[in-house]
Amino acid sequence: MTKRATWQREAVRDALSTSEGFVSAQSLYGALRESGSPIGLATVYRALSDLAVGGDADSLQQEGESLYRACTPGSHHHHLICRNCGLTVEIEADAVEAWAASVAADHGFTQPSHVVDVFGLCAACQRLG
Amino acid sequence: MTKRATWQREAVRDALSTSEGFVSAQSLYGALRESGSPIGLATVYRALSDLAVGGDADSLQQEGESLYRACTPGSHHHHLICRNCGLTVEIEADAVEAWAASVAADHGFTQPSHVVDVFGLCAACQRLG
DNA sequence: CCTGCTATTGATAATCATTCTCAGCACGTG
DNA sequence: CACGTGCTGAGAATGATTATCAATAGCAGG
Repeated sequence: MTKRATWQREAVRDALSTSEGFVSAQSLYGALRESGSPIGLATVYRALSDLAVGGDADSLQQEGESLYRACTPGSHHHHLICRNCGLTVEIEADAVEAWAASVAADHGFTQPSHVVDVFGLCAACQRLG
Repeated sequence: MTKRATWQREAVRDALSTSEGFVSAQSLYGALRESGSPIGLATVYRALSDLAVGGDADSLQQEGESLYRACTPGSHHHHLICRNCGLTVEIEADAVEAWAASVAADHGFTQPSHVVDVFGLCAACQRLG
């Protein structure tokens, strides 16, 4: 029942943390394969899922696929994402947290959680545009 | 090139507006079929997509599928959604709009857009829990 | 260091939502 | 009422994700 340490899990963790922004499971698999790793697709999905559950990665859904990104564990934060190159900045949003909680309470909702992501064009991509 | 009015499109629009919260294309198709309509699945997808583009419906992605809901046209707003029964409340959030815009600007991002949704358990579902 | 138990892996099949294809049909104008 | 063109729908195609299951490899105990 205990978790075992395998090079596959480490490979996925490393690949994630060296990525600039959010990455899809498919492209992460492709990158690992290109770098010579014989890892399997199913294993990449499992590892990413474990990381997300364990709080070591954030995920979001875009255009029907799940994107993942390594994140600072244990802290609640949101993201500012370049819609062109995927560059991601972690942002704090205490005001939004409070707002979400109070809106939920006002309408009789409990156990509030929220999805807050901001998209835009980063400085670099503006110059290219 | 002009849009034509068909009973299929009206059926989808009606089914959407009589739904309590967000509904998936699949379940909307199922509901229409059960109510005796011989509408096709592809048509439901097309109609929902058109409604979303035209601003007559909002959409969000959850667990790998797209959910749709009729909404007040022309106004920008967000949603408070019961994660159990799907009941949805439209909420205004001028403060959040402003916050999102300033956060983007602070990091050199332009053309900001954002995704803001709050999930919780509605009063009715709490009593059932 | 060797052994056994069992979690993990990975090739592939299966699933599921969504989109595409294309021939036949129906809306709306003249 | 006739015609042109957009619309429809059954089923195939696509693409991401998950399940299957036999073979493999951590890790603890001897």
